[in-house]
Amino acid sequence: MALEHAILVSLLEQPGSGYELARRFERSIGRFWTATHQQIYRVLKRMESDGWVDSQEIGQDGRPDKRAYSVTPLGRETLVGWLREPVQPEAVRHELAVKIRGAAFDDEAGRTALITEVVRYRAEHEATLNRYLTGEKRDFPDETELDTGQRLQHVVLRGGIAYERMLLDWLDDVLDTLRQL
Amino acid sequence: MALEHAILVSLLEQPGSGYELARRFERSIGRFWTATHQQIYRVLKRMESDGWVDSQEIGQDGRPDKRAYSVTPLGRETLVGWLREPVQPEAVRHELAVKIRGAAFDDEAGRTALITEVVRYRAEHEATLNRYLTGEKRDFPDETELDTGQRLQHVVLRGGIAYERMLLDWLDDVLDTLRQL
DNA sequence: GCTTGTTATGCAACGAATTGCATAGCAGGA
DNA sequence: TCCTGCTATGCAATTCGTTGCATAACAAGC
Repeated sequence: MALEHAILVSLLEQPGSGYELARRFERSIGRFWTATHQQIYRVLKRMESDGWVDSQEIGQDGRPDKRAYSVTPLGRETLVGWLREPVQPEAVRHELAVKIRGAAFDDEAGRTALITEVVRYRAEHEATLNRYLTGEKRDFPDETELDTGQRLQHVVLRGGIAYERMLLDWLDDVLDTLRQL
Repeated sequence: MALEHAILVSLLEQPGSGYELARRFERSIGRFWTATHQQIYRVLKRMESDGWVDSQEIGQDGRPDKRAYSVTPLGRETLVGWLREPVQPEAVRHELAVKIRGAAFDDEAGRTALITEVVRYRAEHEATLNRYLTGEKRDFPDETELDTGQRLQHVVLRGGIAYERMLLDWLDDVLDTLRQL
């Protein structure tokens, strides 16, 4: 898997500039694929030279021109080809889990500090969950009126919601465990 | 966060060679931090030159010598320092979510292929959950008799179990959604 | 009038990760 | 006997990701 495919999906949902894509990666798409604006600009150029996207310069008065990208038929074929490949196993990187196991080699004070940090981390994810729930109400109020794309976006969002809920429950378990040591 | 810290935790739990670490990353530690043998060898060398670990050559007849690493006091201090830093936000990379949203731009045949792939993916994660549950019974049969390190390992494993259960439920939701399109 | 923030793009440098390949001996099965 | 697979380590090349910085114009608040 590469960033290219996430960009193709995002541009098919809605064409836009590199900057707009970077915003979307911070919000929606970034829930399951993160990227900085540097990566996005670099990859967009390569994709254009490969003929997966094309662009047109849009002059704007008062601010720099922007370059609006949209997916070419070749880009769409490339995406469809990738969609039909098997899903690769994920590369998991869960820093908090490493720290929890590491806490066995720290002292009382270190474990107290970890509890404080877990509480902070939990509050962050509670806020994330609330953002998801607000977005769900706003964007998907009535399931029967959604088109295919929206139904698929909704089921992915439900995955994010389920993940955050699971995480909050687990963090409560972690806090209980740390406090009982 | 860097690979270094995961290696320090693993070597503190049990000293070993680069190869053994690579095995562990495939099994236990790899549940929340993946690494290949190449990364591990490279990082171990840097860690040794920084004085975080030391090693001794162990001659073995019939097969290549192995180099057994263990954590130095400096390495342990380094780990403790890192443990007390705030947890960084995770870089999420969830390929399947991208493919599901991408399915809006594929045809009937593509969505059928995706259903097949999700079923395969689900079976993989069901197997993972069963491995975790078997390991839990084997390694943590009686919570009251566990030491601090084991309790912490157990709560991390419970996180893995909760994640896999959440994922299976969500994949059922995904399958329902795809089949109703 | 000054600072901060937002839109919009990009270069350069560095460090990390991945992929392919190589060595080397032994064990076990077809 | 040959092939595959496992233990055990490592080089080299390439690609990917991150960080710092730079430009440029405007809007809003102090």
